[in-house]
Amino acid sequence: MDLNELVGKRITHFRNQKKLSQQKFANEADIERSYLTHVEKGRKNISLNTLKKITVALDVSLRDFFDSKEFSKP
Amino acid sequence: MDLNELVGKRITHFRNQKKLSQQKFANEADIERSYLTHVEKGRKNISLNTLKKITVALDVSLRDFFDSKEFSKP
DNA sequence: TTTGCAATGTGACTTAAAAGCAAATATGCT
DNA sequence: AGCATATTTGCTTTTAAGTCACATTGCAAA
Repeated sequence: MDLNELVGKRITHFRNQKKLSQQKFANEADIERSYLTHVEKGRKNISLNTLKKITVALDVSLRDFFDSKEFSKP
Repeated sequence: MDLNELVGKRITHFRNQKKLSQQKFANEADIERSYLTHVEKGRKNISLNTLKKITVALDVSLRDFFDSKEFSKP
């Protein structure tokens, strides 16, 4: 699985935990809803600043965001 | 401190641990040497794929890369 | 079941910025 | 001094970021 997809799935996971729609969450993260869809689907190779905006809106640190086995060494 | 700077310092830290020059490391990571300087100095907002290339060359996972207090919640 | 609506997904496109490149300058070290 | 390493600048190419119109899915009430 591609890194962009893994990151997308991770974002979706945290967003669902917060029970937020893409629309509401996109507003909070100050990004376009359709852009968020692309990101969650792994179609975009996002920058660190964009990921940061997203993790802030998710209320999760970068450390916690990547603290999962799919981001650790094989 | 800006996120790009934190990431840059973190890269420098791991590169120094491996005792590699920017030149040698840039070759291994398949990125430009001068671009690496910008990144380490925090002047670039790198994409996830670029960060991934760097962490692979550093032989460290994304999980471990961000597993440090400067990337956790205040 | 189908109707209505909200949520999500897609493709095409522009524009802002990352990535790449080269050449000159600076720093550090023995 | 001389050499290696690092930094900076300016420019080009590539790609992320952002936007939009439309398509699809999912689900609940009629």
